[in-house]
Amino acid sequence: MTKKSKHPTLSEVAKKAGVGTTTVSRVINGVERVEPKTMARVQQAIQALGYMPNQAARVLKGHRTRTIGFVIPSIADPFFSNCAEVLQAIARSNDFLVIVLTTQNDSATERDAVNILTQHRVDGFVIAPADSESEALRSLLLRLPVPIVALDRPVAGALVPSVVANNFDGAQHATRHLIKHGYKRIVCLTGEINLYTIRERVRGYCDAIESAGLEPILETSIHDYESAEHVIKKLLHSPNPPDAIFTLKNRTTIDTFEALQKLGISIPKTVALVGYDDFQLAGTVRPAITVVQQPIYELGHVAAQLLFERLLSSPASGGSGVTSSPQQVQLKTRLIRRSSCGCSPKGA
Amino acid sequence: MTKKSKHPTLSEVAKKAGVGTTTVSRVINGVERVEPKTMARVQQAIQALGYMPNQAARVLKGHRTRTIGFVIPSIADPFFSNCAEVLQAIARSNDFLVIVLTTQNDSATERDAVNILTQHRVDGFVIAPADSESEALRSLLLRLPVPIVALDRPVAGALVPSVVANNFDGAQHATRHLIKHGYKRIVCLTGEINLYTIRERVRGYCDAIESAGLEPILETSIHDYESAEHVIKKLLHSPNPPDAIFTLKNRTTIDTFEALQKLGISIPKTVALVGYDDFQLAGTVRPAITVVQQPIYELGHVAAQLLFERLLSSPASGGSGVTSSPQQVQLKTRLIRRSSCGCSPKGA
DNA sequence: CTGAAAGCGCTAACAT
DNA sequence: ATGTTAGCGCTTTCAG
Repeated sequence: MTKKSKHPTLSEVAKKAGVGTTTVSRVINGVERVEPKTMARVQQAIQALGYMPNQAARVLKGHRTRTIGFVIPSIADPFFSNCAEVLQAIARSNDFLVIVLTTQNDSATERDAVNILTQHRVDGFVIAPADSESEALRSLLLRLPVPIVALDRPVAGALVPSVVANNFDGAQHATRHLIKHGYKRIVCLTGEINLYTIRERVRGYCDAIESAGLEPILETSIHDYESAEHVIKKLLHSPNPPDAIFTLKNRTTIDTFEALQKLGISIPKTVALVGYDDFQLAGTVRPAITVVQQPIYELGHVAAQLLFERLLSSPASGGSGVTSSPQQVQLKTRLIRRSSCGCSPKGA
Repeated sequence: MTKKSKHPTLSEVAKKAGVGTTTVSRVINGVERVEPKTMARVQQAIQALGYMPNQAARVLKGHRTRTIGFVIPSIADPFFSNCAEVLQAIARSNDFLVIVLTTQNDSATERDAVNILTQHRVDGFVIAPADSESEALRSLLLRLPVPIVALDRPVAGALVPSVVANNFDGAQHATRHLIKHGYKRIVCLTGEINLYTIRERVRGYCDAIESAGLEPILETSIHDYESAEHVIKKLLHSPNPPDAIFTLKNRTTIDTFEALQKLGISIPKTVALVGYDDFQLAGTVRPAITVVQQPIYELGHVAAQLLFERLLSSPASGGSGVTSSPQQVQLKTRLIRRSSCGCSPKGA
């Protein structure tokens, strides 16, 4: 059995088939004409030896690696794993591979990831920057000789094309919806305030609140269920308790809902709840939770498209991370009205 | 600005530093002694040029690629994305990269994936086989000259080490629990019956049912919410309706729960419900859903360990997919008793 | 301590 | 139509 055997090489195939290496190369790449007879002999040799071309050698000859790097905070996060799914599918349909590296939103880890991928000579990057404002990241990316697309969060300076959702709008819209329902004390539970997306959402919230002449109430200390429960308790027992809660990310929404339920607090009667990010069962729990839904699939899709446009247009391996007019795509979000905001289950 | 510039090479660094290529190679790999002065000059040149070693060239010299392939049905599936997260973390801590390829449980796609990864000369594989019984897959894997670990589903013949959960036990245990509650007509909603995991679970269910002298009722036609609702309706309106439902996978459990809720059927009064696979909010919806919980994190972790044991023990690049005693690790599941089975929310 | 030179497996001129 | 040959960027004897 051919277990421990190393990989056979092209010249071994050539020898076995009694032809030159060029000929073998030709039948593999199917480019130029080869006599049917010779071809058959070569293919037989390939079969017999179980030959598989060594990509490394091709790459060394100046060809691209046909791999792209995907640099994200976490692959366990449904948002990013869904993006990964579509990116992978599109990459594959173009005969490219995806290498995923996670950063936990840590800038140093992120820099390392980019460098590692560069050493592997990936042909392009899709990256969700840990820190959109980072000067270090920007200059690192700008000197890469391959196309890059920022996903979910832009890179400062707008020189890198990016595909992000309109976080400001999403949050503003949700907050206005709460205001229209008549809530006056709407507290915003933020999560990691250092992230671009969260900051944008906070801006949207504050804008809506202030335009309505209300007072913004920001609470940034929630990071898990325990802290959620603690904060909710504190808030609701305060002399001037909130009548609505707006949570800025998936996990926080769920923690908050669970805390509210455990504490026996009625939604939306005692406090209304609107969350950012849709999630499984959001429409099934009671009350069903009103959320801002992000176009996750589309984000991944557009990012992949943008990348491959560049990848496929630069024939050799050139292509630059910078284009004359890097596109900044901003996708719309959608407010899914369910019951937790005070809307009636069926109807307006 | 160094935008479009190609990558500088080692010999360019050498020239700039006024030394030989060997010396540069040495300071990069930090293996042999180099005069501090020379070293400084070289490192300066490296900095100045922004040099990054070309992995392809290293690989060609006979070194490993330090990449592993991860072949799974889908990366959007929380089960696999969580596995990917831990695999990636462990790989990275060993200075390895992970390339993810998805198969949608299609054997042809899977075969292609393995071949693509082989051409890229990955140093190892973690794979969740689309078809555990496939002779083709088995022989394909057995002739690979690199270590392989099967995840979640074994490869027929037990020659490939595998890390799977004890699906039989999990399902048997859950079914017995339902039987203990006194249910007599327990229907099993299966999902993709061609998968190893599902078949094992069906076996466990049938074993428990038959041991109790009951009649197994299998329903294999559910694949989305629509079909779930349809089947539930049909079942509950039949002359001899079930008094309990056992769903064999995550998505099916959720679809079933939603259908039951929409149809206004009381759980567990009218029908009890137990699901395979825990999920977000399973403990929060009303009633909270009793489930068989899989050790997802541990599965990924053990698989990664097994792979790296082999990877790290075969110094050069050898290592075989086959060992004298390929380990077949089977991990325990846990029945999480909540309310949907008839257990009282708090207490036994 | 350092350099020259031989390849790793493949492709692409250039011959034939 | 097919073979010969020169590298791609790097590591690694083998000398100096």
